Amino acid sequence: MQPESYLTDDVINEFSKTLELFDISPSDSRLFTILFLNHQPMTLDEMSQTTGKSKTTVNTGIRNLSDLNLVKQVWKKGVRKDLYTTTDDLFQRFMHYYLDRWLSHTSMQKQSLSSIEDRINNRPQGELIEEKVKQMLVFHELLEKAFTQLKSTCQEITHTNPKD
Amino acid sequence: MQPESYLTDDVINEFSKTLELFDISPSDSRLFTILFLNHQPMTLDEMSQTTGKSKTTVNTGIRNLSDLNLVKQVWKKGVRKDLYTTTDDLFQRFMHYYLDRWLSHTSMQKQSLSSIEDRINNRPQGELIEEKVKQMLVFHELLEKAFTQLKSTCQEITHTNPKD
DNA sequence: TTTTACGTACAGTTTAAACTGTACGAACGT
DNA sequence: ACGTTCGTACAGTTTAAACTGTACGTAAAA
Repeated sequence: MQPESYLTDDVINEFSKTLELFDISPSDSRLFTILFLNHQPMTLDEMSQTTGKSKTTVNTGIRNLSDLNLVKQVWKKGVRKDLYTTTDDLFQRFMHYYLDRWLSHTSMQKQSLSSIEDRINNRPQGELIEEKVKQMLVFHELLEKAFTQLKSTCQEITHTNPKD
Repeated sequence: MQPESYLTDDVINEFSKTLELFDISPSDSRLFTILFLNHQPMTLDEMSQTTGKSKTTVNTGIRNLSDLNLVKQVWKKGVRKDLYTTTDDLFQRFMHYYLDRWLSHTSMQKQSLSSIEDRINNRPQGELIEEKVKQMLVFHELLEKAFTQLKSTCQEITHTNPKD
């Protein structure tokens, strides 16, 4: 459990807060940041030591982050342990993960709500709820529009800033 | 604990999922949706009954939602109990709450990181961490750019769709 | 003024999430 | 081949969040 310098610890705390906005757990955010700040890929044992968490916890954390394509495994010959490092194109990766969630969700919701709308229409008596469902549909259409626009904004941005 | 119809229950479940993307707790999302679907303002007791949660729970839930300006209290003469209803302009409200969080956060983070950068520069020996902090700053600048753009997109959208 | 009904503070309970330690199979080193 | 070291599955524990019931202050009703 080697103590980080105060300064490094501040950096970790600050950046983790941002990652939490992407709906990444505080614990996973911290792990990611530590990995990102490290100049070489890290082993599970190293991360366990640095985070002060058990190896099992770190292991599942790494799996979470890998699932989001935010962390990748690397090989280095002569090293037996698994080595992990953060993927590059931070901004692109995070936004991609993020926008994907929003867009796939809104798309699914639009479908669900339409099918509910159909069920309402098939009822003998139209329900008061119908108007509300319509509003929900509009809501999701607006969301979709907004985030689609954001997506293309991000593509423009990363085009001008290819390295982050 | 009057049972909702299956159909209404589906609507509640679906829409709640969307609200959770705005980082609203499942429980609060459900409460909001129920309130939104209701055709009249509701009392704490009614919401308690409909949600199946205790009055205390509903009370704190309503407070949370009020803090986010998603729910408002209304008066109706002759009715002694507090009445609550959802605010209109759903899309605008949610996006506002949401974008505010992102933008105020990124702005604060940029400040924090700059001040950390200064602390690094004042050190006798420049640290390896400096480069990483620079990357983080760029990251936040991109975030700010993206969400600022999204904000103006939303303003355009709500301008063409003033009623949602 | 007394009584009743409402909202909410608070302490305690339940439930879910995060985390740990042991144990075991697979891959490497000898 | 055997012994070691690694990653991870799993059961149990700790910790934090959600939730409940009682109790009390306040304001309306009688």
